[in-house]
Amino acid sequence: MDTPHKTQITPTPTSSLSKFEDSPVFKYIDSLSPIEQAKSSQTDNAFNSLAFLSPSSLFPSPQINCHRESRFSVKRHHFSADLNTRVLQSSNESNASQEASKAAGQSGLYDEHPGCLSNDGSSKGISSDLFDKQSDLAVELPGTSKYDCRSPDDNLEACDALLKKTSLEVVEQERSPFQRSRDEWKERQRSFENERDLRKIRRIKPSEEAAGCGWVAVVSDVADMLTVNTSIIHENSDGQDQRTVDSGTTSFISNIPEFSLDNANNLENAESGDHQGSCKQNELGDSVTDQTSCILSTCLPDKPVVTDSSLKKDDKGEKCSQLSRQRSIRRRCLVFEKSPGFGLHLNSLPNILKGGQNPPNKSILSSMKMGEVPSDNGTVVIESSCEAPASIGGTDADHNTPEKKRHESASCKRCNCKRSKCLKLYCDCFAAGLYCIEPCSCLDCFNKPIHEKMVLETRKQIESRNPQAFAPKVIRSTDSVLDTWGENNKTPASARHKRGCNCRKSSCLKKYCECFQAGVGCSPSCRCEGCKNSFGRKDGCDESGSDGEGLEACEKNASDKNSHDIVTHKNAEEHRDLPVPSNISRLPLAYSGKFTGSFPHSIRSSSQLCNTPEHGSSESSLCQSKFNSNLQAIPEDETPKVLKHKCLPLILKTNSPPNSKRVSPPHHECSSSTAQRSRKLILKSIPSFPSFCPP
DNA sequence: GAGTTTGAAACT
DNA sequence: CAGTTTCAAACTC
Repeated sequence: MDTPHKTQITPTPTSSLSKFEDSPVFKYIDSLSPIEQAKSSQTDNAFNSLAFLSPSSLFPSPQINCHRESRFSVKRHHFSADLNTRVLQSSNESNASQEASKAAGQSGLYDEHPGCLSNDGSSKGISSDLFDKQSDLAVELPGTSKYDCRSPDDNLEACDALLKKTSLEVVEQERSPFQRSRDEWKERQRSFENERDLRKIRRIKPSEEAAGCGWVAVVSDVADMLTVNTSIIHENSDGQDQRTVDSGTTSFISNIPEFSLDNANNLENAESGDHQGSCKQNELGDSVTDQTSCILSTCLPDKPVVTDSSLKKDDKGEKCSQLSRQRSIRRRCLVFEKSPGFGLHLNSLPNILKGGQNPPNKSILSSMKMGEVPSDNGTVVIESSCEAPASIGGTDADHNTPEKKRHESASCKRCNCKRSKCLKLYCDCFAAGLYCIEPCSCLDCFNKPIHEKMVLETRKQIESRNPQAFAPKVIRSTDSVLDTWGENNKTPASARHKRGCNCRKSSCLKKYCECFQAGVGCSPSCRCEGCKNSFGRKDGCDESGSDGEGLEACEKNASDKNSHDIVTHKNAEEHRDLPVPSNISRLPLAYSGKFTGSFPHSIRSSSQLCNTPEHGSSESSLCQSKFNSNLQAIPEDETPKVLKHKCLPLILKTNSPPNSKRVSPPHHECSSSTAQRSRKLILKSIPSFPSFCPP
């Protein structure tokens, strides 16, 4: 379906190329284009650049636009044309680009793909010639690059400001970094408008863009997705809601990695490595302002984080933070739908709290994961875990970075199994559904991807004995459900250990007690003796009652022994109302788990077993601190009502283990139909508990 | 870091 | 199901 615009612009017949080439404008444009292309193909920021590309100044005239019209347009739109413009002001580069374009023309590429390869050819030829030069330019113009990485909206907005408001201040502010003249800005404005027209056309006729433009394939593959997002951009541009626009754009960008990840684990590793690294740096930059998003991001599988970081790399403003939050939530939701969280039991959460002294880091994001795990009867359990990246087959790139290794060695501890071969529930890694990884100190470990079959069999066997064996140990329920455990059990997050503890000597005041370790109170399910669990006693004695020994003892113990213990305790109290996306239940407070470091590879078999641990390990400590700070920074009142009042009936079908630890099924019933609907939705999006065995 | 304690998991 | 053993983390020194 051709549009008038298309008719006007499209063409690029070979015969007419000579005319274009003769045109000074063409030469100028042509000299610009190659660099971008080459650079884009060369850098990791390709996708990121797509998102931030400022309006191109490459389209000064309809003819030029015409010439650019192609699949390339996608890339060109997004790759900082401004940067090119500025960068290529160098006469040397102009010459080089011209030569390249000539070479391309001589090579016959134009003949093969008149419509597309005019660009492609030039880009290729030039890219090869200018690679080095481009790199140099990139190095020489960091500031420029940074500037250009802003979203198109930013640029558009700037242009609007210039043209509409004619504010000298704005002009100076915008151009100062680039020493650009006002005329250039106006030209940009015009160019961008032309570009927008092209975008419209492009959306209308994607098929024309499908010409096989070799290296552009990557971009082309996402072109469709980009189109959607582009539309968002466009629409928003009209609507002047720059922020929204940018959000959409970034969301798209963020999603690209996920697609890749879903399709290829290898990419996952690569991304977690490269992108995360940059991500970390970025995160550090605005860690304070973006805590919420960080924590949320952290709680999810991660790829998104990668993108976020990338985005942040170029945009450190507040806007970025806000967008990041939005994106985090959005992506998180998507991720959950695709790959639900996998229970951490008590194991995973710990890391979050330990190492709280480390500065907030994005790695947290990476290492944390939050999900809802339905129990047998549909009870929704939220789990939060701090997991290492690497999934099966992954290279665990995160662990390879010096920084991460340093963190791991310093504060990360994994399993230390000596005799169980890490194939029993004794092994925290195995129990958490994760593969052991290098940092583990286990001996004769079979809990590795190479022994996947054995792992799966073992798991299956264990599950046959106790279907709940790999289920989350800590159940988070609503306040209403809490009553079933005892009104006095005002434990963090109103969570409870599913099976309860069996402590006899620790009085449930030490981490020997799984309830205490998880930061939850004991419940009637517990068979503990002399329970003094400060998070809530089995007998329902109010902590603040006559006998305050529990709490005191607990805190004393914590303060005397491990400062982080007390932190855990406090966090358990303070974090019970962590705001989360509406489709994500609140975190349980089971973060005083056993792991002190990031988690090992998740045992994610073809059965989709699990979570998608993806992140770097080293950050667990950072993760913890950030997690803590984030949680603490979030007032309880800010918890969305939908979460606070979400009614999640806790009906535990218990297949008691041999010891038959009691699990008291709460008799709570949801009186709210709304709540029930909510629950259904949640369950709908959450697969059954992960299993080593395919469904 | 070695040894002890503890309670969950596994076994009988 | 109860008792015992095994196990690894938590804890102590």
